[in-house]
Amino acid sequence: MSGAPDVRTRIVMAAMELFWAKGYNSTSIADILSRTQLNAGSLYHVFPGKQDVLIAVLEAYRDGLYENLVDPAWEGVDDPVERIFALLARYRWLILETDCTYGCPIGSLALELHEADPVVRDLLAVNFTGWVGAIMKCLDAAGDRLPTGVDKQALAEFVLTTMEGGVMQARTHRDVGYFDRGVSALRDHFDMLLARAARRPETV
Amino acid sequence: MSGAPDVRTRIVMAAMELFWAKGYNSTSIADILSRTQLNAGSLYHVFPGKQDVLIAVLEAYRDGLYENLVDPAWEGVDDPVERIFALLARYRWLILETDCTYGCPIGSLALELHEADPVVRDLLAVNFTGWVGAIMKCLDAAGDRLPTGVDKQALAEFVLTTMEGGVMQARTHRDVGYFDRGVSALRDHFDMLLARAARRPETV
DNA sequence: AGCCCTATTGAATGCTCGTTCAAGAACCGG
DNA sequence: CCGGTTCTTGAACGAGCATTCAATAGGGCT
Repeated sequence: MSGAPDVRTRIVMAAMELFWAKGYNSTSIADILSRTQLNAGSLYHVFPGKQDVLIAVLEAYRDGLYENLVDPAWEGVDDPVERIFALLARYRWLILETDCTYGCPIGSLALELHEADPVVRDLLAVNFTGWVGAIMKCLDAAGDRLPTGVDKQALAEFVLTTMEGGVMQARTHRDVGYFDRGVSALRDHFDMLLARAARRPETV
Repeated sequence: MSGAPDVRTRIVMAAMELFWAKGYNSTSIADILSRTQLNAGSLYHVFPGKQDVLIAVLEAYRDGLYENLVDPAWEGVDDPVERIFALLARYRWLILETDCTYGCPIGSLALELHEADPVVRDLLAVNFTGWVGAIMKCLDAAGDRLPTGVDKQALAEFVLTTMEGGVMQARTHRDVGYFDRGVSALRDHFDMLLARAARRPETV
């Protein structure tokens, strides 16, 4: 179908991997050039500067959220609540695959870039919003299995919090257990909410 | 009582602020020197290199956990469960004080340092462990107000997860609301646990 | 005062970084 | 095959970085 990827795409793909593996500041333009087998001029012909590469990377994460992350995680899982934990299971797999060195690319960049350009910060926020939006779809689909008084937005953000906190601790301790216990606590939280809704279905 | 702080202490204090404000990689030795009004030789007389400054900073956080963070937060709060939320309230205050740019120094360093020296990683882990240990004291003091089957270690780590995730999202969106909703979800979690224990006090 | 050890000075070093740009190659419509 | 545009080359540049070190100052002891 499509031929060899163009220069821009090659740069973005290489930068995604490098920023994820080493962080933004610790990734040099030279790193990107050597991985893509390009010369400096080619990169600067496509991007005005390093920060624009970062922006393209964040846009790629935003645009590929479902294709690269959510849809594969949800494949074969129909129950909306289980979809939430299927997404978390995908992160567990990533942690194991990287010998507990995995870090969420967005979360790591969000904490690394202390004085980020507004454009960059907006893209970080948009990535979080997209992720939370995917969880929101599940919560909406769960309908009245959740108590009517529950703040679904807060709950969806809480799922992201659980993922980010679990990933952070698992990596720092080099032990998936920290991620697993976080997910388990979240599971208890959902179980209690679902039980409460089942107990008194019409109460606020 | 004590006179002017010695060179080592001045460096560590300046580095704590700078690493927190700009991150480790983005803080130069020159930054530390200009803030402390020292010369390069004085710093290298005390520390072999930049990483050793980081190690001293992490040791200072570890050793000052109660004095600088926990004890002030718990002052006037006796109920063990409320102490947990008093600690979180202190982070909320820090977020507001910094116009929603606050980042947990340990969490930020943990995500920034991708290929950290084992000594550094251990110190990051120890800082997390100390924080979780403070929460564990509360959970132990809560005694049978919590259901007997609850994994207290997991629950204490979950409190840290809530703090880190809330701080991360609040800073990215520049909005305390993200932190507040996370704490509120954790409050619901505790309320449900406490209610369950009160309902059937002797059940596992 | 003389001595020794510790502490400080600050210029110099070598390296890496992001970025530039003049020169040349490749491509394409006519 | 020409003329113009787009893309690529890779050396060069200046700034900033962590680190070094010979020279100098200070402080305590006899």
